[in-house]
Amino acid sequence: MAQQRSRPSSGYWYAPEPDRERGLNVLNALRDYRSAETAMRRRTRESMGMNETDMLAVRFLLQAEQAGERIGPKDLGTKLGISSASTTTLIDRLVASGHARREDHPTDRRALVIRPTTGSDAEVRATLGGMHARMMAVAASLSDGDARAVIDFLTRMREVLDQDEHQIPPAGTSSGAAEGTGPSV
Amino acid sequence: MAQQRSRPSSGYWYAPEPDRERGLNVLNALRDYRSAETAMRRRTRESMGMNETDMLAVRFLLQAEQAGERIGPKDLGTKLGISSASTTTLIDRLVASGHARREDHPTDRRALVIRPTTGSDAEVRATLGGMHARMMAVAASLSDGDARAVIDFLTRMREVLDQDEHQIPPAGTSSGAAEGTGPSV
DNA sequence: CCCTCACTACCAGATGGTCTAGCATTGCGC
DNA sequence: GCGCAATGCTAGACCATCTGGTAGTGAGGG
Repeated sequence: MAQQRSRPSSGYWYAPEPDRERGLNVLNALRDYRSAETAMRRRTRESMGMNETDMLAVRFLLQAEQAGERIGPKDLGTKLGISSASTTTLIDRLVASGHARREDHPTDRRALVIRPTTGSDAEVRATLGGMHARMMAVAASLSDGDARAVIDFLTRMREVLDQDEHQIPPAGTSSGAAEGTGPSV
Repeated sequence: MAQQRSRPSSGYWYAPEPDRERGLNVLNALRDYRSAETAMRRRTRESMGMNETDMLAVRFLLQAEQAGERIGPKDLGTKLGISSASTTTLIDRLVASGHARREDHPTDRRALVIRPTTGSDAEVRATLGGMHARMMAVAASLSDGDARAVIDFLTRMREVLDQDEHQIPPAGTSSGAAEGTGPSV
């Protein structure tokens, strides 16, 4: 934390002007990044004609395939947090759209193995490979100190998000905190 | 990925190993933050018993209210990118759940004005106020230099996301790029 | 051996949020 | 005053999800 000077007794903090200004700028940048990433995901999803669940499923399948694992409908449904029934229809969609196929499990004749097609791999690589390379270039171009600052900041923000259990705020600070940079409800 | 050493003259990053390591750490931190934020949004949404669209609608209503603007179903639907029919049922839901009410437009008798209830304002404040204050504290605690580094990094990442129009990547970099830090498809 | 219980994937019916198409009311330019 | 645009709503359909139930298979105990 950094409320050095003047902490007027209130227990709650009032960031000094320069700090507050800086904080707003940082949070704005974070929010803008978040918006851009969300928009990118939507574009990608639409360009592949899929919904969010299908997208996550394909990604999971590709990751598992690359790691040499073989996963079935049950694993997929569990990972995505959907019911087994929804998993069945999800796989139907992926098979119909040519992004995956069903194979028999080698030993357990009850089970299946779901495998991504080479097409889906190429498709994802085509839509995201260049972008990821460019993100990597930006990240790698940071100086040691800047990289540490960024990582530390992101880590601390993540801790705030993880820790938060929806407590009641002081209230009465009505229009001071939530304007503009609000964490997008 | 990371076509390492032996890229002289290119003006692009020189000593790859440390840079690549740093880049991976940065992108991992970014991805972890993103995951935490997504999870937080899901928690908040579920604790309020709403879906994503309703959430965005309430946020938009509260922002507009605070800015002294009065918005109608048309504005809401446009902002959220849904049809006028969906907007009607959305407002029905918000009214039924007590988060908004319909008022007549003061001059245009065709139009309505949708206003958030004081209850929804308090609810959002209760679920997010404390968290936002803590995020602000973290952001304000950054040194001037660190804040600039963070903002610059986020801005450049956003530019990558915005600029990208899904080009075909070099391909053949097969299994290097998508591991671990992949931009979550 | 076979009986039972667990597991795996699937099917059937219901629900919720979205869509397109069309309609009633009102505003506004000519 | 008339015709066109705009606003919000209704009707009917679609799609992804859910719950509950079912057939086939695996594994272990009488």
